[in-house]
Amino acid sequence: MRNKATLIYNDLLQKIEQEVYPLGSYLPSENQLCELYGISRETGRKALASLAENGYIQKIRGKGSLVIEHRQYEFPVSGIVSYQELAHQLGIQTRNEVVGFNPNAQLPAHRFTIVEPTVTVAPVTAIKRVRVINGEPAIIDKDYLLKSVVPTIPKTAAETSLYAYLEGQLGLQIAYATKEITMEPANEEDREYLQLDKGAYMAVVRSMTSLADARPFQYTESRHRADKFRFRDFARRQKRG
Amino acid sequence: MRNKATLIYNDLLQKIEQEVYPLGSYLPSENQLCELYGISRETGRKALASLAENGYIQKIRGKGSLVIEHRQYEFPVSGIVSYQELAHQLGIQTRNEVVGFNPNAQLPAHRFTIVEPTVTVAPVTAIKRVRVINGEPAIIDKDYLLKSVVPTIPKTAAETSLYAYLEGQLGLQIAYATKEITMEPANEEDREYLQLDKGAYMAVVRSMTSLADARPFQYTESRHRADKFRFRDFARRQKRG
DNA sequence: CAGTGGTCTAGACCACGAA
DNA sequence: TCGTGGTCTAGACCACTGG
Repeated sequence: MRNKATLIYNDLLQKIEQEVYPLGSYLPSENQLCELYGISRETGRKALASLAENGYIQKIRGKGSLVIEHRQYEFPVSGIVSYQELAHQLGIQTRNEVVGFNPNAQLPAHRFTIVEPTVTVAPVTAIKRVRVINGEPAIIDKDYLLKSVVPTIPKTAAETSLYAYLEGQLGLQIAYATKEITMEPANEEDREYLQLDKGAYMAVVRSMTSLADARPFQYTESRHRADKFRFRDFARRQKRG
Repeated sequence: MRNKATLIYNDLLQKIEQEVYPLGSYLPSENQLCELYGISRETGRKALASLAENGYIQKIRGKGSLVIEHRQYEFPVSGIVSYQELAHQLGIQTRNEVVGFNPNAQLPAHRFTIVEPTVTVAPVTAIKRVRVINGEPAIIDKDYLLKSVVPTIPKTAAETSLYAYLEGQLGLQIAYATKEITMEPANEEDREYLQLDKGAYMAVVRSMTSLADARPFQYTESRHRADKFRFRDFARRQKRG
């Protein structure tokens, strides 16, 4: 952990989860946090702002920082948190079958450019995985990773955790992702891998992930059995202009 | 607009959308923002932090604030932005049919309590609306609003914009919402109002909305035709502990 | 009235990128 | 080396809540 605000964020979060600060109670006031942690007020406020942003507290003027019901991750959530991290957090029985691995695939380049594409196709590593939850195949993940960013990927990384390899081994800084959720009829591949009937529906999550230097490097299509899909979100209302 | 950071946020956002700062370009540096707007650096940083949080820019150390592809809202998005606000932003032909209005309904109280419920049911106003997009009925919205917070709702408010009434007329401060997206088979009501075949699927968004003082006051079930549903999101990766 | 959070400032030191 | 963003500080003034 790099900075004081993050340290305090993590400490407060842990204490919320351990119910040192239970639901409906107030965190120590900002001035108290200054003394408790030996920090300035603005630093403490950054930690509180993150907790509020993520739905753990609601700050109420004149009163304090109230602990509110935070969304617990429910499986499967798709996005910027790696599958293995989620499974570990939730203590879920999960298995990971690599059913396709092509280190020399191509993808239309426009997906990976933030302005105008200069070439038409981009070399990628293509990985296809089936996620088995509690013995039942529930998700097909198709990942395409730019070879210009990640030249080689060992198959073992695909079998364990791709993000652990990218961040831990290669030191890449994964920063943000855009994702889109739609509902689509199951295709033949879906029905085969997930053992579904004709007429079944899928929740499809398509996402593009970028590094800290804003280079998009990973395109993912994640296809979920409709009856196993649940997505939870927390949102704050923008201040009106 | 209350504070300088929000003013600057809005100004920069407008200039991004008008391509004064186009995709792939850099915003003025933090020191330049200080001079441009006559503010301190931390104030400008708060504006930039909001832009980054919402996916408009990526801050790169040693370089600057890069304008990146931001998710444009695509219809229908459900959550903390009102339907009418979205429709207006997108310039979409939309109509709103109130097909149910019960000012004396009841809902299990546990939905509205953040700790232990003390009573079993809560008086609510129940509103059922069908959203017609480009002449086609696409969404059924069922809203339940706590009467202890909003005692009376004129039917005209349901016909135009509920949020305009709550915020503009009553001065309520809507602060945050949790939502959950699932996929479910269409029920009889869905098929009737949206003219669907048997076997059709729905995207169902259930959300609980709360005020600035953390009182939950509105429960909504929003049922979307599967083929019209699209949800877009932007997420940043948490700094690892 | 005292305590809470909300905003803003001016300045300091650091880490990173480009030339 | 210089300009960029990243972090942190100490202090100020304001607005709201509650006794």
